[in-house]
Amino acid sequence: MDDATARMGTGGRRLTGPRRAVLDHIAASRSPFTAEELCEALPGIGRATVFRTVKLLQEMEFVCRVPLEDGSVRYQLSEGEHHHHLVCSECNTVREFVDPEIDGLILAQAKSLGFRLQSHSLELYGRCSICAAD
Amino acid sequence: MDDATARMGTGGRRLTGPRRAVLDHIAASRSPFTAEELCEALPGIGRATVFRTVKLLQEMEFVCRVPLEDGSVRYQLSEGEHHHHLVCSECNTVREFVDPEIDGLILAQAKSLGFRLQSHSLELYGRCSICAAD
DNA sequence: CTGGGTGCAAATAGTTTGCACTCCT
DNA sequence: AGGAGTGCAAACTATTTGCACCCAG
Repeated sequence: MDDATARMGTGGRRLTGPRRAVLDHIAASRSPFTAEELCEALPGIGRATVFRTVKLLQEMEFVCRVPLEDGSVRYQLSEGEHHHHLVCSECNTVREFVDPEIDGLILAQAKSLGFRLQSHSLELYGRCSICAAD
Repeated sequence: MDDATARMGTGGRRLTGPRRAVLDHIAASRSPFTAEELCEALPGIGRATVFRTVKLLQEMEFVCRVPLEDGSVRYQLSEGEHHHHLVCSECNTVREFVDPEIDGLILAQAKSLGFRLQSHSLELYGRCSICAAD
């Protein structure tokens, strides 16, 4: 995440106070968040700036968008590039995972239907090992 | 879809004029739609009714929610129960497909991570065979 | 005739934008 | 100094809700 802080000041971009505050908060809490929650946690920083920064972080792939089952959206510090999500419906944690075998089958399926695949998204919903143990 | 019309009048539900109009329009156009488009296509039917009917149809599994790459949402006449989507980013058509092999791998992956899977969603984005042919 | 359904308008949620001002680099 | 970034408020987009009225069963 320091990586994020460093790269934030490059490429014509500027590492400003508000941006640093957003980055710090995301890094500190480590759990998925909504734009609204960020705004509440960071009073003194304008809504627009929060949204603009989150969007920027998404483009920089430091943060990823996690669509929930009910259609709402959370964001989460991203660990790697292409990955999928396991979303716990009880404690709301989001775990990333990578599975080349699944990706391969997806590509094969797309090909067999004559579809030129550009991207795909896969989200698993259920209960994480901790919550499943009641 | 006549099936939908029939079942609409069961279980305490009522088959009303507006609902019939919505069903007819969806069946006739056969392409993915937004709530907004439905409203425009059916003037004289209130927004609220359109939204309420679409939600109802989703619960009845006659229509399914299709999340697009940009985060927006469209709806589509549903062919079967559990399935995935191929979304063409050029002509916006949505094609359903089923792949037990992928589903199996997804379940296995979830299990191996101690996750109790409840559901999952998979969307493929790219260009359909027609659009890919330039 | 009665409870589910409807339309309207207002309310809500989530996100974006215009603009004057600020402050990194 | 100068342009990227910011805060605010207003504008938007998408959807929901309260409520009086209506109509299918």
